[in-house]
Amino acid sequence: MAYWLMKSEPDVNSYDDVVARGVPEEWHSVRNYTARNNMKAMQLGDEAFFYHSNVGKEIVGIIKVVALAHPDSTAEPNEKGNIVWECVDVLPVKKLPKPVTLETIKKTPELANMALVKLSRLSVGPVTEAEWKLICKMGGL
DNA sequence: GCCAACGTTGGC
DNA sequence: GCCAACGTTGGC
Repeated sequence: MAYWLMKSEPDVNSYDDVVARGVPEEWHSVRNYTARNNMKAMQLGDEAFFYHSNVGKEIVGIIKVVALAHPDSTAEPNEKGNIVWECVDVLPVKKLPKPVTLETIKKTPELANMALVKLSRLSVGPVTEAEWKLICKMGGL
């Protein structure tokens, strides 16, 4: 069981949008190899924080992996006819009663080294168990 | 295989 | 809107 953090721009796809649809959805359109590799490493039942980038800049909820990495339906095949971009499918688990902002994370010594902070451009990154538990607690769970 | 130029992400 | 950080591309 591993923990992750996945970013989405709320203008495009917010946590509430995902909850409202209520069905598993592809985490598509990731076009970065590191982020893709992280998704390929995900196992069924792994959980991830849902982070709102640009607008909000906070962790707002938890989602879980319900389908292993598979070809991204929005990706075009390359010149060899291969689709190199993959994604997992996710479902919402629960909303954080109190969103945890990036500002708070940066101010919390135990969280200041998170991939979210250190690799700010990475849209799908790992979260350690200690980080996970602390953020859940800070989020009111 | 190196590296400069360019593009993109995302915080500020 | 700017810029830092990083990824990608392409010339050599």
